[in-house]
Amino acid sequence: MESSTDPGGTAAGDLTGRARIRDAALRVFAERGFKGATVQLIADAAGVSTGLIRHHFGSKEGLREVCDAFAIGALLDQADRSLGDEAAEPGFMTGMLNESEASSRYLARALIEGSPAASALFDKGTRAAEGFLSQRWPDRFPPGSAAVRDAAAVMGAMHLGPLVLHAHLSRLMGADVLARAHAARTPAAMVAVYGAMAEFFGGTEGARIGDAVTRESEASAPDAEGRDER
Amino acid sequence: MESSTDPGGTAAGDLTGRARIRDAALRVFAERGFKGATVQLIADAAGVSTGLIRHHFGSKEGLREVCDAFAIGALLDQADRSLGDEAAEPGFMTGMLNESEASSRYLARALIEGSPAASALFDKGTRAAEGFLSQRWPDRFPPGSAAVRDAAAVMGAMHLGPLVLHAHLSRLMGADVLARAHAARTPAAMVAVYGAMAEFFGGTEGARIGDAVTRESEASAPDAEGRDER
DNA sequence: TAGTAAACTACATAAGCATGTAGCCTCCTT
DNA sequence: AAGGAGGCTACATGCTTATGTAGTTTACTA
Repeated sequence: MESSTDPGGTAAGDLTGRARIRDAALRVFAERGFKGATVQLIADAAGVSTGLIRHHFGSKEGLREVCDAFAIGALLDQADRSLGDEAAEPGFMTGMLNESEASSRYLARALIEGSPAASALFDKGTRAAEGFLSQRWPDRFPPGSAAVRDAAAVMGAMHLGPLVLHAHLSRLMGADVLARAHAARTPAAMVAVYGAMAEFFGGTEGARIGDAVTRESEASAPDAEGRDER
Repeated sequence: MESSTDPGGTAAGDLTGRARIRDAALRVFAERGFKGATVQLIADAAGVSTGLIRHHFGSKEGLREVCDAFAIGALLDQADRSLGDEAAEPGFMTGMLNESEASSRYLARALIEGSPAASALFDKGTRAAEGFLSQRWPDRFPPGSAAVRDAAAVMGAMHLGPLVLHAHLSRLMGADVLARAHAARTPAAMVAVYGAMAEFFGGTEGARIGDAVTRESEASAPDAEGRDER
């Protein structure tokens, strides 16, 4: 069993067979999804036989679980190493994924297909957002309220959007946005968007639209405030 | 060949076999992805035999193409009907999907797995955002510049994030956010998030972080301004 | 150096699945 | 009422794919 920090890096071909399979699986699962990835494809990518995959991981599902644990481990390692929970504040959930590129791509896919690690990632981001919001604006986002729960979850989704939609982003931006060399462009653009939207909702037109949307929501769920079902 | 407006609704069981298959496929593709959806599953959901699917659509791939065309058609119909391109302004790309729930769920999946319709949707949102940004702040987002291209694409991804991540959103918000009854909560939460982030980036702490992120991006790509490669 | 355990491969097996075929049923036309 | 076309089904076929088995190589240990 190897440490999730993986000293020695995940790049070269001088890895143990097990690790090479895991890295290949991360890539292939990310590119084609779990169903779309065949063990033959993964074996080829790793330069091994399909039998070896079974030998080390028991089954395709077993391999997926190891990938899951590895990806979330790599991510949390890095979250701790860089900035603690502070990191999750604005849009830097994306930046948080900066280092472990392979894990990021895998988690982008897992967030859609569903996995414990992906749910943990989303929950972590949302919890951080919840703290961020209700600490700074306790009046608008009272701790534990439905308002902060909704806002934090949506904020999490907005910040993970560029990750899960990286293919479209890359297509329109003309570069692989998850590649190390271009990883900074997305957070920068997010800040620009926030800056613009700040002014928009500060102006009369934006305020009008914002009020309309809020009112519509309250109309369709008049008892939403302070609700705590489940 | 039926009109994409589908008068008579898509709800009841009094539909033509072809339409029932299409609706079932929309659901099953959305839930399990293209690979995960078997034609048997779709046939069962539609209450027909697998042979009928082949009869009407030729192949699973053919069925997918019809679903694609139907979903994007339903969407564009509604976009026109409601507010023209104005709709894509803030986060209402999500609201835009309000009506055609089945198509929304399908497109959420298609945005990840890749399809012409999904790309068209993303492009449309991004184009609208580009107009929105460069019309209001021509200095900050000069038309055709790399800055506006990046910001618009990221804005599109942020606004589609809640759609593609609806499963996580629903899990944390305790309700199916794509269901008609709760469709208003997400846009309302987005407005709340924008309001909060507006103040954050207006304050000293937020400005500092925003500047740092922007500077980091410019450092790694000093010639990004005015570039127009494709 | 002999032995052995694990890493690893080639090939076999069987299940799942999309696609293909032959024909029945229903309704519409005349 | 005869006829035919298209909606529709049951069953067959063959490929893809995960899993299973038997055996070989590698490398460490005693």
